[in-house]
Amino acid sequence: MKNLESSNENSSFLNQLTKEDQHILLLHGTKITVREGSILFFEGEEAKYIYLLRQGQVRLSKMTIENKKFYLHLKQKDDIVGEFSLFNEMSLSMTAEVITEATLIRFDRKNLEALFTQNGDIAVAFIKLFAKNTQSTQAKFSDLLLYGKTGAYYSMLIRFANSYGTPHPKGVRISIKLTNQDLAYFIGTSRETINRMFNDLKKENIVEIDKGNIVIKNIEYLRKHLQCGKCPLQICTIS
Amino acid sequence: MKNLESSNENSSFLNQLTKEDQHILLLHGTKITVREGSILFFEGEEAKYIYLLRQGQVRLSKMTIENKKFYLHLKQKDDIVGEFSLFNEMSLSMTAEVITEATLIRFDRKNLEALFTQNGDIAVAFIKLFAKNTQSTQAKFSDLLLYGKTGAYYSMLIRFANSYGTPHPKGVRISIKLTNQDLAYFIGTSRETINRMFNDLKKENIVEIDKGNIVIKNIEYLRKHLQCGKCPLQICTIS
DNA sequence: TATTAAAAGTGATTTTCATCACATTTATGT
DNA sequence: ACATAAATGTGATGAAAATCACTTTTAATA
Repeated sequence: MKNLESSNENSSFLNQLTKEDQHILLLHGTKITVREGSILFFEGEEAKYIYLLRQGQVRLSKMTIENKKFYLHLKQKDDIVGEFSLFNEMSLSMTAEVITEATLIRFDRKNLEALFTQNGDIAVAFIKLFAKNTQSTQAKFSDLLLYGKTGAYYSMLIRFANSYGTPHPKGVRISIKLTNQDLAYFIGTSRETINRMFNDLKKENIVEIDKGNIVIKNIEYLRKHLQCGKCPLQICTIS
Repeated sequence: MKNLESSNENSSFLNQLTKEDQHILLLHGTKITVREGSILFFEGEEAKYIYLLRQGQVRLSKMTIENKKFYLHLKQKDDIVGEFSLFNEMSLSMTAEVITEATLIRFDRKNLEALFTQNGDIAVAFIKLFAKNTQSTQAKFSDLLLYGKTGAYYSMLIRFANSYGTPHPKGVRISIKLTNQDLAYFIGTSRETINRMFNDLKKENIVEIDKGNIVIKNIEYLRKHLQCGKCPLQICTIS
């Protein structure tokens, strides 16, 4: 957790591969740059590609007709973006929005499936990646459902700290810009509720704001509330 | 959706494989029989095996300290039971309980990983299976979080109908025994709330009870409430 | 830096849901 | 078939959270 860029470095997908396999994989993709605000793909579309995010941020979300939004992931450097539904001919279940200008390697479904069939190591790396994502997502949802809105909020703070945390004299700084509304969309609540929960934590001296970022001064307090401990750190992320 | 056993048949993991690959896979596992009430594995344990369920039912759940239960999946014939965390050396996040006596093929982590590396087709089949499970779980959780308890209940009914539904003169029968308490654990609510929601639906002529099973007479009503439609049917399951 | 827009903060009100308490109905076993 | 247990049904009550309405603060930009 040295800085923003490195927080995802060791556990990343690419680093699970040997240099040679990394090279093989990258040969099968196309490098693209996508600017802020663009949509990589829409919920409901057919899945054509999987992307490896090399730079920037991509947010995955679901939207409903009543204009309710639900943010599921905030992907960063070295995360995979895209659903493996593409191998099943299922439609996409999330929308991918580029939040800060992104560089990505785009992989075509056919290429990738062929590659997996002939290179089991790369396939296994994908399975592992997938396993991690699945566990992470499920753990997040359990928190959201089992511990009420407060628990959901604490869980989210911990996850942001793990994915985007940088050291701060008083604890951990969440080094990305997040409005209360953003956070509300991440846990399916209202911005007012987020605001009230935040101010409660501030009163208890658990968090503070420093130059627009949330600083968690007592992450143990949040952990205790959720009975963290058995949950491995690597899966407690927001990406 | 001809009968209970066949509802999972075409989309099952095993059927994605050629006869030859099926044979190879089965050779790598051990057949076991486990009786009702047994626990296959506990949340927090190290993941050692993955199981292919050939007969019976296995329920996956999470438990919290305050003795709250949360049921996540109800697995049936030809479903995979076990977490792929075993490839990542992460601990298990769910408990697997045998609900009706089960026959399973048990696969050892090492065997399976070796098999994937040398047989890309099997690895790809696993990736596809995984993709399906992940989408299914995420879709379920979004329903739970976005549409309140009523939405969660409707979503659950639809999922049970898809996984365990059999034809009925008036619609679809959910052909397994489920108490209100069971359903409550599946969506994280109280049995009283389930009961009230059920009776509301009964008044509206959407559901009824026939010989102890729920019969959904107007599944479209439930669908509309959740804005189903874009969601592919195969992932709308409870397993 | 003045203006405007966006975000945060907060009380009041309403809705949703959990919990409690108890009655009634339905299953189950000997 | 009767006793007992399990599950269901339902009102009353309270807590949690959504919503509304508005003010204050902070950020963006012309």
